[in-house]
Formats: sequence, C-alpha cells, structure tokens
Amino acid sequence: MSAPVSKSPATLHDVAREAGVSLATASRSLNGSARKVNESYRLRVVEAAQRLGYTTNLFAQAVAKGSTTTVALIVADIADPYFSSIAAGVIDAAGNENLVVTIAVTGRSSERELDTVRALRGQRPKVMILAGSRTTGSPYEEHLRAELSSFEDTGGKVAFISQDAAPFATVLLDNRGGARDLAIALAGLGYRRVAVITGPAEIRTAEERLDGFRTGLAEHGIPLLPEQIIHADFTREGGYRGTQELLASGAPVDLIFAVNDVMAVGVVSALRDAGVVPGQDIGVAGFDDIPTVRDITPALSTVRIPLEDVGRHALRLATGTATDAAAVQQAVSTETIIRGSTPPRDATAG
Amino acid sequence: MSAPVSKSPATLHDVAREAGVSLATASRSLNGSARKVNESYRLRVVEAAQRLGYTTNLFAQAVAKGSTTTVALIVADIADPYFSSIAAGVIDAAGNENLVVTIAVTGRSSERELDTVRALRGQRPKVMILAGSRTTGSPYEEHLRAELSSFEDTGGKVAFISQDAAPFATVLLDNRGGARDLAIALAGLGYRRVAVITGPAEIRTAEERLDGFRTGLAEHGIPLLPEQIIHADFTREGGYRGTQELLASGAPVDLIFAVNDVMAVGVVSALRDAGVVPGQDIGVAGFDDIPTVRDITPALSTVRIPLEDVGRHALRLATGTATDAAAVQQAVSTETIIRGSTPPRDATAG
DNA sequence: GAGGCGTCGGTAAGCGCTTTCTCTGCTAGT
DNA sequence: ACTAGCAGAGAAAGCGCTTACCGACGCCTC
Repeated sequence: MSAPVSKSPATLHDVAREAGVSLATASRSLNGSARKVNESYRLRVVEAAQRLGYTTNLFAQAVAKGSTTTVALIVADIADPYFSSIAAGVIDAAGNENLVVTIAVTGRSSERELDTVRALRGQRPKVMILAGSRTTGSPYEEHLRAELSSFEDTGGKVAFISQDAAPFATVLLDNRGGARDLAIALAGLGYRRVAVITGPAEIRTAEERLDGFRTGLAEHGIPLLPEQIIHADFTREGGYRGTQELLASGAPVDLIFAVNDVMAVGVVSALRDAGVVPGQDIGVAGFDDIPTVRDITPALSTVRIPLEDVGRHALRLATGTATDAAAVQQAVSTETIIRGSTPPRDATAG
Repeated sequence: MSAPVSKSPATLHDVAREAGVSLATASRSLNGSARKVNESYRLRVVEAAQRLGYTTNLFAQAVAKGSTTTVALIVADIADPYFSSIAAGVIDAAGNENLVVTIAVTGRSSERELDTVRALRGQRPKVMILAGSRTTGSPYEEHLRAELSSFEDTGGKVAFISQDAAPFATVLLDNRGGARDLAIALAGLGYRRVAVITGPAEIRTAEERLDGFRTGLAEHGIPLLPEQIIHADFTREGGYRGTQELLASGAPVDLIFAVNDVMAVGVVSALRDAGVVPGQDIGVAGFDDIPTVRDITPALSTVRIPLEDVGRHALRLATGTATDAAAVQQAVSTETIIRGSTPPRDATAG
C-alpha cells in the first residue's frame, strides 16, 4: 500500500537486498528458471518484490537473454476496420503467449513500409507481421525482402498476410477464389452488366480479386471489358470517386463490385448522392466483410474473411504454435455473403 | 547488398571493429551524442554499419540510457472504431517524436486493465495512455491509481482520455456539454418523447452523457423519466437489445439517443428489424461521430469528437510537447452534427 | 564411513549499449 | 620556446538482468 517514493523503479538488486538473498536467487525466484529455489527463499523474494513494487525490466531481461517478447505488427492504417480487426486477432493471440504487440503504420506507402521495417528491427522483435497487401513492381519490394531475409537470418520470424511471399510464412487469403465465388453467386442472381471498382493496379490484392471476379463472370459467359473497370484509391473516397466516374461515363450497369468493403461503402454513398438507389437500381458488392457493412443500408453483399482469425493465424504461424507446426503457409477460406445490396435481378435484364 | 549471414545481428562492437575505431566512437557516430566526432571517422563508421546491416538494439540502448522510447496505449477494444481512431492519432503523433507505440487491450474489464498496466510497467514506457472510460465504484480503480502514481514516481508519465483523472494529465472530453447541446438541437427539431439507451451505470462516460442530455432536455422543459432510460452494454449488441427492450415496453417514443455511436448503430438495426423506419418513425442520435455513422442509413446525428486529435493531444500532453507545455488537462470541444436520422419533427407530436 | 552425486546459494561474467574519465596531440597565448 | 587549454579518441565502468560455474551440504551406495 505504501508507495515507495524512490526516483527510479526498484531493481532486482533492491529486491535481493530487501529479501537478504543473492541476485541470482532473486532472479530465479521471480522470473521463471529451470533451477529450483527453496520455497522459503522464493517466498521471501516474492514478498520483497511486492513490498517494493518491483516489476521486471523487460528490456534488461531481453538484453540479458538475447531474445525479446515483442511482436511487431505493420499495417497500412490502424483506423481502417480491416486492419484493426486483424490487429485485434494478433493482440489476442499474442496475449496467450505473453507477447507484447507494437503497431506501426505505413499509410500504404511502400517506402514507409521499408523504413518502418528497418526501424522496427531495432526492437529485435521475435516476430514481424506485415498485414498490408503486397505490391508489384515497387522498387522497394526487393529491398524489403532483403531486409526481412536478413532479419530472419539473425533469428527473427516474419509472417505476411495476404499474398504468398515465399520464403516467408504467409496467411493466404483466397482473394481469387472468394471473388470468383462471389461473381458466380451474383451472376446466379441475374446480374449481367457489371462494373468493377478496383484499387491501384500495383496492389496485388486488388488485382487478384479483380481477376477472380472476372473468372467467375466468365463461367457464366459474362464479359468484363476494360471500360467496365475503374481504378481508384483503396479507400472509401476511392470508391466514392470511382463511382462518380462510372456514372458519368453513362455505361449501363446493374452491379458494381468494389474490391474491398471500405470502397464499397464509398460506392453506396456515391450512388445515393447521385440519386441512384443502391441495391434496387444498381447492386453493390464488396469484399472483406468488415463489421460496418451489415449496418449500412442496404446491407452489403461481400466475401467474408475471418479477419480476427487471420491475425491469430499469422501470429501462430510465426511463433510456430500453429496447429500444423511446420506449416509455412496457412490458407483461410472465404465465404460468400449475400445481403440486401444485391437482390435477385430479373434475368431478362441486359 | 550482400546479406551478412551471421546467426545473430551485428552489434556495435562488430561495427567498431569493421571501421577500425573504438566502441565509443562508433556509438557516438551512430546514435546522436553531444560529443563531436571527426567527420572522416564518422563516415567510416556509418559505412561499416551499412555494410554489416547494423541497426541499434533499442533495448540495449534503453537499458544503458535508463530511458526508453516506448509509449503504451491501453484501449478496451482495438477493433472498435472509437479506439482505433484514437490509436491512429496516438501513433501519428508518436511517429513525430520517434516513439514506438505498443497497444494493449483490456476488453473493458477493470481487472484486466489493472493487470495490463502492471505488465506494461515492465516495459518502462515513457508514457502510458489510458483511453478507456473511467468507472465509478470499481475496487480496481483505486489500485489502478496507486499503480499509476508509483509509475509516475519512478519517472513515467500518464495520460488519460475522457474523465478528469487528477492528478494525472487528461484529455477531457466534454461529454456533458456535447450531450446537452445535442439535446437542445434535437428539442429544437421538435422531438419530445425521448428515450435514452445508455451503458452500464458505472461507466462514467455513459453517465455523463446521459446527464448532459437530460440537462439539455430540461432546458426545453422535456422530462426524462427513469422508465425512459435503458441500461445496456456499451456495444452494438447492447444498443440492439436495449432497443428491443424499449420497443417491447410499448412506451411512445419519437427519439432514441444512444450514448455512443456504436450503440446507436445497434439501435438503427434493431428498429429496422422490428419494422420501424429509423429517422422517419423514430429519430436516432449517437455520440462520437465514428466514421461509420455517416455511411449508414439514415446517416446518424451525433456529437463529433475529433478522435484522432484526441489521440494526438493525449500523447503531446504526456510528452510535454503540447502547445501549452505546462497543461495537465486539455479539453477538446465537441460539435453537434445533425444528419438524416433526426429529421425535423412536427412539433405537435406528443 | 569414505567417495560419488545431486541440490541449490552465491559469485561473477556476460548481453549490447552509453557515458565518464583518462590521455594524447594540437593550437594558441605570452 | 614553453605551458595552458582544448578537442577528441579510447578505455572502462556501468545499466538491470541472466546464467554458467563454483562450492557447501546432505544423501546414497558399497
């Protein structure tokens, strides 16, 4: 109860002195060790620690042990529900293994991603989890891999989320398959004149989803022409503006697929602002199943990714606590969710 | 370019040897120091470091310096947009000061909050930011304060977000004033039969908002009777169930105020599921202005809190980089936002 | 009953850094 | 020309912790 009003935290040394034992004994009693300590000693130490309000200095411990309990998570934008859900999963799983999670944000810039990785290496984390989509053709991508390889060479573990990033462990999202299934389901509902609002061409997640969607449509003989594809930012604003662009083009459309939910939310908003009733006039579908989309009107059809699980998987994969310990990849399956934004369409349309 | 394939990261020692200088010189050249180093030496060191892929071991540095560059942020649920927006602000501001943010989650349990604080002390963070609402009457609250006081006694800084938590620095949210203004605005729109769905009674944020709302109504002579107040979880589900309960009671209502947006989203959903048209039949308002609420239908009236700014303020307050350096409190102002969920009501109602 | 062995405290040598202090080699002042 | 003074490199003592290693002690075995 009495606050020890020293000017710096109690050290193990203080505890040892207070308990009248050696430093080694104190260390062994407080911070798990293979060696046994006489119960009466242990008790004395624990009580002394209690009394002094001692908490192990994790940094010093890390230095001495040469290994840390830190997990570094790198996301594009923590306020984006996609990433915050993943983060929740990572943090949850980390808690189970007594790991501390530090989060860094890249703002979707490959350059900052690289800088971030470099900076985070200074923390000597046990694991680094990269949650953002991979990009193609970025000059930084190669440096990033080099940096990460060197990180693994020096004892770290890396896990990616989304695209296969061999030789690194990856939680694979079935972007292609999910989008394909969605396309098939939507075609089955009668949609024929389809437009896609996708992200920047170098974002692989966007490309894969677009590609899968195209494949699914093709199975129903529905073409997807270049002019029906609009590239925009991977954000709500991107979806909004892409939709404006689409509407302005005057192309006849009965369905807009946005490659992620955040964009789809922008689509719905843009449609409504343009006096088009989403769902009724034009169907809208997204991808990810972020929590928001069941609450907007109409509720969005989408492809469900169990985001929190993805985060958990990523951590387990990296720490080797995955069910299949040797696995270096783990695919999570997706599920098509049809909601009000894509009601059945009269098949005679188009 | 050539990856150093040692089994553990290069140390400063390695760099010094490679550059042919002493450890001290290497340290001084790489990690800022008051002392000057001959430019030619500095260059040699920097190049050697480059060649070896050296990055400072931040932990070791922290141990040696006796101070860290870590900020610990404690939130109830990182997947909740309220907290993830705040987190984004904290991370942003931290980046500017070269601080690393680690995030821990309490799941709204006071007990876990206390445990978390204890555990995080092991990281000897420079700053701890507690973002969750304070509670009243929790036996843990007192222990928490003791723990935090002792943390400050040993050189740490603490910042709270929401309620005044003297003697700790606090970013004050004007819950009462914001709710009052909202009530006045809504009364002005003609709402008269009001129900409130609030959180558990011990959550101070919920109580303050309820109280402020009541005050605002009173100014228009509108009463708020106990049976018009429903307590529920501070989550979307809580809002949903609270609304069901309200509807089941058969009380005549033209407006539901949920004390936060997440709950309000649940309210809207519950209304719709019950065949009531939100906005048209019953107005709905929330509090926080999380990004989601402008995208749901109808867009929610709410009280805007600049959440990212709140995060930034909290960090600056704690690090002493706030505009007013000596400040220990910073109030952020709120703004009433009226959207489609509360259209003007015929004043003859009720 | 002596040697072997297993326990378990304590001593001290690190871990990778920073920082004080020492010491050398200058420049500059008289 | 000689010393005071200063700059700046390097040696070494930490920071708070872990963990070989050492040695005292008690127990078992033959």
